[in-house]
Amino acid sequence: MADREKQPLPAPSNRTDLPVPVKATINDIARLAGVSKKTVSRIINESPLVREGTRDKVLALMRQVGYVPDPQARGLAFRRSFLIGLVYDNPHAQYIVDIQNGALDVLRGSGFELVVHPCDGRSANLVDGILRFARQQKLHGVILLPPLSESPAIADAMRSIHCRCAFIASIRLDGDVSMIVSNERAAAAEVADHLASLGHSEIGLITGPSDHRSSHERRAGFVDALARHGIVLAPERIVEGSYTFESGVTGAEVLLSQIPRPSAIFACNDEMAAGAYRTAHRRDLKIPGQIAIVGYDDSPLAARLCPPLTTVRVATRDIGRHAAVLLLDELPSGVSAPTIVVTPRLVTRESCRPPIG
Amino acid sequence: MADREKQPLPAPSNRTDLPVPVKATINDIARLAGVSKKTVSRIINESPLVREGTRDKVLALMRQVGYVPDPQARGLAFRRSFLIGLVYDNPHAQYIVDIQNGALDVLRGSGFELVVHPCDGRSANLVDGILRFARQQKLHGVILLPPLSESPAIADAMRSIHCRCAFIASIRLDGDVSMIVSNERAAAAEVADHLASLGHSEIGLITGPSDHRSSHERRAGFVDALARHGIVLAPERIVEGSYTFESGVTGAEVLLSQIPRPSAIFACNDEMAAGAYRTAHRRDLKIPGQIAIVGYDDSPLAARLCPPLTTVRVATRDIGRHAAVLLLDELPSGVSAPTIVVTPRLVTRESCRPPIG
DNA sequence: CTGAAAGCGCTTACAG
DNA sequence: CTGAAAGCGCTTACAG
Repeated sequence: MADREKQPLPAPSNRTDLPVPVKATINDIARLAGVSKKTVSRIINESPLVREGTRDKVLALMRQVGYVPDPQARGLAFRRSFLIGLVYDNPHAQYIVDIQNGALDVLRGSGFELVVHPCDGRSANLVDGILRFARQQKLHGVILLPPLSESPAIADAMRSIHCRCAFIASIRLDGDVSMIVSNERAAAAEVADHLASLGHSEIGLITGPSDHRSSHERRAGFVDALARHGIVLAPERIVEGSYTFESGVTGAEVLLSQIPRPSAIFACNDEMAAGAYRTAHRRDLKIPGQIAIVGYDDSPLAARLCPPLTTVRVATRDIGRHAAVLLLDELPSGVSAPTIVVTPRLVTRESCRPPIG
Repeated sequence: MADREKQPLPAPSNRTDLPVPVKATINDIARLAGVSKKTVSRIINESPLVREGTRDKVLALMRQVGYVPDPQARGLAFRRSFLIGLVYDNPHAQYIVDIQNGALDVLRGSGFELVVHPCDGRSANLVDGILRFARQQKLHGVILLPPLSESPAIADAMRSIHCRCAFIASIRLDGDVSMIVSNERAAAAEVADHLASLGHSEIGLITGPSDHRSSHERRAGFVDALARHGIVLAPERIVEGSYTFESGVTGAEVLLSQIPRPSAIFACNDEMAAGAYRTAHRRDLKIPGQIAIVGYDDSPLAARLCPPLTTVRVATRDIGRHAAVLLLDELPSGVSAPTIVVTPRLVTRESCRPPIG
């Protein structure tokens, strides 16, 4: 450095003298193959405008040398990176990790990488933060998890910078957007059917927070299906929770104090179901003997509770895979964005039995 | 495109005509400020070799225009990206997410992003996969989670490409490497002290798999501390598990069949402790009345079991923060890499009580 | 089907 | 303290 400037990103430390193998560049390949770099570029980008013989020769050379195009250089020239953003607010750890693994299942080997971006849904500069993230990294696409995926402001912001998105939600969103819809309404109906078929009619419901679409879907699916069985849920039998353990505890306290006592409770996620377990345990109510409990998510918790919790399993990893595919696939212009529907299904374990008497 | 080639990364779809605000470049700033781009570059890189007046003027302009340097262009010129890789194999979801959140706490606003890279520890090309990931993305650094962090082959590979690493492990590793050590030995000793102070002497231990260093640390810490209390663990009282729920179930089955029956079990993680709960539940043994159980991790599970599980809390998010700091901070050459020690601590809940009689 | 020139937005190496 | 030139490894826009 001629001017001995401070180096925020200095050269690698020289504690070791192991040689760093030099990476071949497009120029090396071009020279070695006796073609122009543009031709190599065409091959990298799978252009059909290359003679087959040339392509094969260059491809073989690239393999031999172990050449991989530099994503940074490509990104700079393309004005877009090879990064997919995963943007989310609240969901439980297993959900996030499942989505990541699913997305990575399809990203792996494609040259794309996954960048995680948790954020605070209540923050005033939520939208701005996501926007800056997407712009600055020139993201190839973004996977939006619920409930953030339900925010029109975020969707608008992404559209304004032409950033493609895969929205994961429990309902079809407005606008021509790629999305994966989890049919939570149908899944909740399946819970209702199960409870009704067991003979329950005094049933309590602990819902999620009212500002999540999923809460509405699960509730509506459950209540409507129950009605089809001739079971009407009295208003006091529906308690609003917040998808937290504590809200499950208190929700169950409310329900289990009622007379007649419900013989079954559907807690709209496993966290709240675990809270209901706690309350039942405290009141010395046997699960499933005296109170049947159903959760939702099939989180790791569900199978580990005593007794194991009947719940709803979401194919979260599949959802992650679908999201990545939607982002990588080019949709021909003029064709409307695809919607993939996934229906979670009931997993019967040991937390439900017919009511006594 | 003059030659109408196939476009693997085509222009953004034109379904919307919202304008994409054009991003200012270093040239715009230089022109507007009436300086050379090199001067702007110096300011970006916090070089002291800029007159204060110039710096202030340019800084103000950058803020006003909303200019942020393009990480891709910077990376290309620097021959290194602004990405931190998070590399891991097995750990439970909450651990991964906590590390991510911790790392992001310090990365946020720094211009660095976090790229997740789960991999299969048993894969034949494990090392090669990590190496290619780090090389291709020209990672600024990598955070390695246990048990991968314990692999000398991975450490060597990273060193060979001069990729800085933050190793997270339960022991000091060989070589001059940056690491965060979780003092699991001391934590396990605390568990032993607790059980001994409660009056337990017939104690069972379910360890982790023998190829994890953490298994050895937790076991040694526990056994040694017990010995200091004059309690010697018979060999049959030590069962090897694999950190899975199922291994906890079977481990507890072995232990609870012994005569005399242990009055307490230390399962070396919460998953296995939950398995022990299952076994106790099946055998109608009351926790903590007839059998005391302690876990390790303070995973979400722990507080949600009935009764809530006494366990060891690891400040995982802090560990993630430290790792990111180690990666961002420049260590002056010649100075040896720092080691940060974190000691997890016992969280007493309701799963332990003195033995009967 | 192929290539030479210019450019993506930055930094390095050199010069003053 | 400041700047002009060359370069990082690719792609685009043109030309043939």
